[in-house]
Amino acid sequence: MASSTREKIIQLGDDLLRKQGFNAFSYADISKPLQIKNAAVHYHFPSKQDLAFAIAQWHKDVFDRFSRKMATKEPKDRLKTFLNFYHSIHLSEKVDIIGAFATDWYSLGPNVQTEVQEFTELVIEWLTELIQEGMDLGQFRKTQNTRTTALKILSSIFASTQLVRITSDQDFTRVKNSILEELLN
Amino acid sequence: MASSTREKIIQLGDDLLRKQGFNAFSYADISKPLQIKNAAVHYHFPSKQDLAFAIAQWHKDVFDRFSRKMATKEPKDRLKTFLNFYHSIHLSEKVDIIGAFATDWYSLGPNVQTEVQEFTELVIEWLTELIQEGMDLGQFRKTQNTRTTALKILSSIFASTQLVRITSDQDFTRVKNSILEELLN
DNA sequence: GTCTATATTCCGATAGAC
DNA sequence: GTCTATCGGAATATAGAC
Repeated sequence: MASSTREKIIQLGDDLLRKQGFNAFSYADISKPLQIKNAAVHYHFPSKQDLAFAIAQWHKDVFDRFSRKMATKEPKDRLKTFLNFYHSIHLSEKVDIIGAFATDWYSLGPNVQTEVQEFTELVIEWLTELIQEGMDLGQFRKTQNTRTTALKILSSIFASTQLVRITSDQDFTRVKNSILEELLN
Repeated sequence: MASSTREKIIQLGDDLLRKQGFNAFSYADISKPLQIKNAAVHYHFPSKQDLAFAIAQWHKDVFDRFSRKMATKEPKDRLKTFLNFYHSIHLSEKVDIIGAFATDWYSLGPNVQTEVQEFTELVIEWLTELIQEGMDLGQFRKTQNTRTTALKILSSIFASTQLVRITSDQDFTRVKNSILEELLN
C-alpha cells in the first residue's frame, strides 16, 4: 500500500502517457495532483526520458509478475484474463502502453526504446507460447504460424483501445469476443 | 501537380502527425522545409486545430476518391489494394492516421474529432461492405458479423504500422499476409 | 500571401536553501 | 526529499508592413 512519491509519479505518468500521449503532458500535470512542486518531480526523474524509462521498466516488471501468476492456468483462461485486462484499459479511457509508445516512438531516447522493445517482446512471446500450448492441448484451432497469430491478437486488441475512442464502446466488445471465438475449437 | 502552399502544408502536417504525433511537431517544422516563415503557416491555418481539421478532411476526400475508383474491382482485389496501401505507410515509417488521431484524441478539438469520426466510419463501412460482398460471391469465408470482421482487419493492420516500429519489418508482412489468407476461401 | 517583429505562455530543467 | 526562484528556450499566436 504505502506507495512512495516515486511510485506515484510513475503511476501518474503512465496514466498521462496513455491518456494524452508523451508530448501532451507536462511536469506540472504530475506535480499538481500530487501536491508537490515540479522541482520535486525533477528530483526523482531529472529528465522526462528518465520518467519514460521508469514507466517502461514498470510495465516489464508488472508483466513479469503477471505471467508468473498465470503460469499454472490453462491457455484458454490465460487468454481470457489477458483480454479482460485490455477491457479494463478501455474502460479507463486509456490506450495500451505498446501503442502509446509506438506512436510517440521518435520522441523516445535510445534507452527507453530498448526497454520498450524488451517489454513488447515479452508480451509477444508469452502470447505465442500460450497459443502453441492451446493448440497442443486441442483447445485452440491450429494456425500456420503461432507468432503471427499472437501478433494479430495483440494488434487487434491494442488497436481496439485506440479505435473505440473514435467509434463506440460496443466495437471493443465485438472485437474482444470475436478474438476468443475465432481461436476456440 | 501545381500544389499550393496550403496543400503543401497539409501534406507536411500529415506526415509529421503520423511520424511524430500531433504534439510533437511545431509550426517551425512545417515552415522550415517549405522555406516560409511560421507566420505564413498561420495565415493558412490560424490555429493548429485548423490544420488538424484540414488533415482529417483531406483524408476523407482521398478515401472518397479511392473508394469510387475501387468500386468496380472485385472484393479480393479491393482488399489487396487496401492492405498494400498500409504496407506503403509502414515503409514510409509513418503510422496510420486513425491510430495517430486516436492516441492524440484528447488534444483534438470537437470539430476535428467529428471529422475524424466521419472519416473512420467511412473506412469501416467500406470494409464491411467489401467483406459482405466477398462472402456473397463465395470468395471469402463466412463470418458471423461483417462489421466485427472489418473492425478486426482494420485494427490489426493499423496497429501493425505501430507495432513494427518496436519489433521488426517482418512482423508487418506476417500480419498482412495472414489477414488475406484467413479470409480467403 | 508572405514578411518582420513581437506578445505571451508554457515547458523542461537547474541552483541552492531548508 | 521538497521547496522557492529562475533560466533559457520553444511553442502558439497576433499585429501590421509590404
